[in-house]
Amino acid sequence: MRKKVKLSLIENATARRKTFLKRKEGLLKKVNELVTLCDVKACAVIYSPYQSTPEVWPSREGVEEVMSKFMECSVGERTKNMVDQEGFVCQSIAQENEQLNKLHEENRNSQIQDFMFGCLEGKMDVRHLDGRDKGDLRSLFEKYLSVVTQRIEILTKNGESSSSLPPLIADAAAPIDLNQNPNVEEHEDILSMENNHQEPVTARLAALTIADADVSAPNNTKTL
Amino acid sequence: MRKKVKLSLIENATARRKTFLKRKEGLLKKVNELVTLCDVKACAVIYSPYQSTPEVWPSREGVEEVMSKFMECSVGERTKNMVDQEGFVCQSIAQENEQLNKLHEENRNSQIQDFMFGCLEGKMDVRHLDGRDKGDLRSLFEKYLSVVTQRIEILTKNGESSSSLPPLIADAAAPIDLNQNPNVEEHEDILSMENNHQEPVTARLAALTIADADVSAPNNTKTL
DNA sequence: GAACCTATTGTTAGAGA
DNA sequence: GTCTCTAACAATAGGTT
Repeated sequence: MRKKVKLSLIENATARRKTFLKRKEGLLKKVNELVTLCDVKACAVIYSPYQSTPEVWPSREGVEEVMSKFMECSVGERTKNMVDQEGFVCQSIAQENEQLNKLHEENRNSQIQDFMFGCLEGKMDVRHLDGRDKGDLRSLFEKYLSVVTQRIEILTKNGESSSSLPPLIADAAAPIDLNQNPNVEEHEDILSMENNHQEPVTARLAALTIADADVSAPNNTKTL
Repeated sequence: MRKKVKLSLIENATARRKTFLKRKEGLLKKVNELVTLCDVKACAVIYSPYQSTPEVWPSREGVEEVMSKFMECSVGERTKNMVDQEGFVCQSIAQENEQLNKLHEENRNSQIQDFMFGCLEGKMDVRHLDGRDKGDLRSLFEKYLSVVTQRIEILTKNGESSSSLPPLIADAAAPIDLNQNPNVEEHEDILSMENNHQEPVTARLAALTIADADVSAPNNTKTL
């Protein structure tokens, strides 16, 4: 039903007016809440084509009071601690890009992990991988192997107390570093695999897994 | 986990500061969205104890521009179309009271209806009712009876085409007028009944009901 | 239009690192 | 204190009347 709004001028004048009225309400409410909850002085002025005079909050006197504080500052002072629209937008974009890169990284890591488990099941064809993929896959294999080896040692020494076993698979957020364009489509094209690894990997790994049933690789692919 | 915040000063200074920072972010985002989506000029100034200089949006120049529009108006003009904090709060309270009264009314109507169906099943004791309850119950009975009579006539004339039957029960939002304090607890105390009327009321009513199975009185009690 | 409704998206309180 | 997470709550886009 409801679409995710795109942050740009609403073309339809009727819808624009409607949105304006709704959001103005919401905005004033938010200002009121901020002032009430946090004991700060704030004001808002909205100069719209829908009314001849600007709409202000919390009152004419209130606006003038807050504004006079503002006007008292020198221009240099004013510029400090100030958010301007361009800066605000740039900052927002930067934040979103950062978030996007993080997701790309997590996705790539999940994919490499999926692929690794696929290989352990003999389902994968490594020949299609490019150099970087192979490198990342190899290093993940090595990391995984060392953890598995550790677990074997621990379990061999004292069969019962499986309390302090290192986790079998690491969090996708951290391990391998990469930051190029690994999206889901590409994943499915290049690797042509299913996200379905519920079966134990090998008899050996399955045995190791009894302590914390964690070998199956979940589909961790994330989107914004 | 999360409590519904009460709109009053946050006592804990740490929490207050934290909330301030979060909500300031949110507020500036909202201002940006309003301006972008609706093509209006707006500014916000926040003068907090956390920063020596006021925080403004969209920019010093932007604020001055919008403010100059505001200052141009005569004081009389300014007062027009203006929301001040007290007015805003009063308006909010009025709206909430209106909503509350509406809910009271709906609840009372639902209760009278429940009671009526209870009576039809012979489960209720009418002696505990006060004058107003009896009056409302009587008028609802009469309304219901007239609808039932209509339905009997329609069904007697042409047994098949049950298309344009009037609805058996009216919407709780409209019918009886009353606006005093009928809440759920009182309902249960005074009337001592269950909200459970799934069984057909009488053989006759049950027969009439086949067309649209609507005789059972749902529990419509609402809260804010 | 304005007023209401509700599925959906957006904001944020509280907890944890 | 700052950053992150997420369930819970609030705002609201797009309908309907």
